Amino acid sequence: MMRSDILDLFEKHDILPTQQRVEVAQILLVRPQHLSAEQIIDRLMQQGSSVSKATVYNTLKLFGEHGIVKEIMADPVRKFYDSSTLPHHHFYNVDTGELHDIAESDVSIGSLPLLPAGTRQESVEVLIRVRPTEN
Amino acid sequence: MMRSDILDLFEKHDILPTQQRVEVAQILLVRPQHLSAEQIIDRLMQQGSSVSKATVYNTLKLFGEHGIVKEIMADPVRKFYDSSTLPHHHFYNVDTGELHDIAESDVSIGSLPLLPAGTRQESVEVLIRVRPTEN
DNA sequence: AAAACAATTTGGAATTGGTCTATACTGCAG
DNA sequence: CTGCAGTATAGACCAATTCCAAATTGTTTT
Ligand SMILES: [Mn+2]
Ligand SMILES: [Mn+2]
Ligand SMILES: [Zn+2]
Ligand SMILES: [Zn+2]
Repeated sequence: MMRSDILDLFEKHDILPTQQRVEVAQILLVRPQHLSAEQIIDRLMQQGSSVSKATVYNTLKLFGEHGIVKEIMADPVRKFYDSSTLPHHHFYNVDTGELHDIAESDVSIGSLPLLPAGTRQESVEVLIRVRPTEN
Repeated sequence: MMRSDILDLFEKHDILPTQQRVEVAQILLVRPQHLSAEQIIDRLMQQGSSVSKATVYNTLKLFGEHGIVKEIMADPVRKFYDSSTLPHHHFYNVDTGELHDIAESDVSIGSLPLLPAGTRQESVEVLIRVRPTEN
């Protein structure tokens, strides 16, 4: 995803394309990946740009609300932000903390139980926890 | 699960049955449930017992390492400790933060993808995010 | 029993990811 | 210009969890 795509995406969602939002998007949305807020802040620093922590969090939250990124909670200590928003699943390496995608089509879920009364389903996510083979 | 069961369980796992560990176990392991560390601390307080916060966390971590309880990360801000350790799945109500069990047999997972090289599978968990129907 | 030792518990400080707040900046409409 | 809405910012704040060094408990040695 390149700059013009990002601007189009923002326009489609009525998101004002501020300098800071574009910069965050250019880091996160370039490829399918899973970054924590801090990783994004670090990369911004590295490239000399100084977007504030508060703005990064505001922006990620905004993107999340518009479904432009997906929040992933696999690690107990931090959220990851996923640039792939289509339904899919994940491997989570509990040792390294790495996340890897699993295509939705690679997991077939047969039946699903009835939802609790008064609720509607928002997502179904499969998380396969793995750890390095010891030996 | 009653007191003697807890003591047996501890013995099986070579866990020294200290006063504090037994008290924590008696709160969490009595029934299938999902409690946060703070909920456990609150209940200890209520019943007059004063186990320190540090010990509660130490104990929950110990139980987790022995597979006596399972840590669940569905809520971004806190862990939940699940007294059911057999494989099963969850509904997570994103509005209320409540977790509800889904029997393993209620979800049939067909195929699973190849694991990343050099890793072994630890668990497969399905999390169905739900929210109250608005209207 | 006293001393030594290991395991556990403890209060409180420290850490950490994230949010809040009050102020400042930006771009535009009147 | 001036006013206003929307944003950005630094830094204070917060809540969950971990860390630490000292105190307690229980168990061996002398
Ligand atoms: Mn992904
Ligand atoms: Mn459960
Ligand atoms: Zn949108
Ligand atoms: Zn064990």
